[in-house]
Amino acid sequence: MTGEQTEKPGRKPRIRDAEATKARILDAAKKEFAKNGLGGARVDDIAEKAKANKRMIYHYFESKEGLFQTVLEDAYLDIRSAEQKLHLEDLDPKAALEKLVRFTWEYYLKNPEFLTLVNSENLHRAKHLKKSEIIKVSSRKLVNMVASILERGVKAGLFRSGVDPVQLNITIAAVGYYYLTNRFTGTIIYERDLMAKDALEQRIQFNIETIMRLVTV
Amino acid sequence: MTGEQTEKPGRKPRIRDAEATKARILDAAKKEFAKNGLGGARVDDIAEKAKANKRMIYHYFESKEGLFQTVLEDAYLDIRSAEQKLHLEDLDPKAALEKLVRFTWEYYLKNPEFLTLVNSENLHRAKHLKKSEIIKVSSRKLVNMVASILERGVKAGLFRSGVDPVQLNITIAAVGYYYLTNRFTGTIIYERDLMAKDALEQRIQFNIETIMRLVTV
DNA sequence: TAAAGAAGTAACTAGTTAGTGCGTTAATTG
DNA sequence: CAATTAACGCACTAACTAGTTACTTCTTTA
Repeated sequence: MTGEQTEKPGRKPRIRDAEATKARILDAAKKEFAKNGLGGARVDDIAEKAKANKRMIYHYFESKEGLFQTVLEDAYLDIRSAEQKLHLEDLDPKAALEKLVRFTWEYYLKNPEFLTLVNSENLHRAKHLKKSEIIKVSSRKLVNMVASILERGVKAGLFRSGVDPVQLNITIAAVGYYYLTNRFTGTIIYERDLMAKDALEQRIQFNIETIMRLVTV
Repeated sequence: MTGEQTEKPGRKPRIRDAEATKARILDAAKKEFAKNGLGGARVDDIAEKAKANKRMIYHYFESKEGLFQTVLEDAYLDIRSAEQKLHLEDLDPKAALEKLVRFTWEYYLKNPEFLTLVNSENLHRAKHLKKSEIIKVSSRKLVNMVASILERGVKAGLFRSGVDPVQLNITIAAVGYYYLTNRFTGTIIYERDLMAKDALEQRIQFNIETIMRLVTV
């Protein structure tokens, strides 16, 4: 009676979809790596959360580190792509710079996993990111965009000259990143709820002020 | 000749020394936790590096997390203590602020373990630091010091009023911390050796400029 | 439609890891 | 000097963990 094809009432039909499974694994992995770091993440937990078999992880990503690398690369590509969609070149220099500062802040706020992934990667001395050429290319675009905003600002007599676009880029990231990645220790050290709605509002205003004063003549 | 016991010439110094063993464990643990994070650190490796038996770690610190907590607390106490030794109250507002920016940068540069420990603690939502009252007290002193510098600067007509000392404190830390903790990914993203001597020199100048422009009238 | 191949699974392995039980040895004290 | 206390070490374990083997089930296509 083994050849019986009639489906049992409680049995779900097994749907096969490689892309969907891959995506579920990547999504679960992103959360797990962000929550526990590369070392603390558990492959079994990722498989369970993704509703996939652990074997599939090794089938699609070769190893735990291979999975981490893909997660990290995707995360960088996502923020770089979102930055390009801002079309800062269509705005006047001041508005463009403010929009970038605001965007960076809001992206970190809405995607806290990005911060933890980057921290984790730095703990491992960027060994995974080193292998990625596409990340370099897409980052170059961002630096060029900031350089262009600065140039236009100088020409318009709004910004002082001599500001290094790389340093500016780093600083725009820094004032948001540090506040948010260290929000837990920060809340204790400064005895203030750094994640309260008005605290966040105050911080983004402070960051805009910081960057604007930095470039203004 | 006061403390001189009846020590025989050829005799080795004390083989048993609880304080020395504790100190060796803490030192080894700091390095191991900084290098691999709390999750990635190995208790066996710490014991080996400390030239102590693993049993001693559990004897003195109860658990891996107990050891981490002590390491973290010591790290915070060290930077807070160093900050107090700057005697910023003896300097004029501008010099005091610049000295603090420079000190913060140099402390991070010389003590990169501090950055990784703080990152690790934030990955764990500050569960260890939460338990420490002494950290809050010593941090309060720093915030008060910055508040006092700001006040003196405003009175002297050098600084604008309305700058939140907590936000300023956070920003002073941010511009150094982000650059250094993300030096590995940063070197790839910005295609520039961020740790080259002239790059470091350029960054500290940029940071001073950023903070000074932020508070100046 | 049959065969190939891709998607998916359960159970396993070999190595690792935090934490301990219990005995030994050095220093202190009555 | 004996008794006590504290420092120290060996060897173990129970649980965990990345990665694999060997298999079944579904989908595509010649």
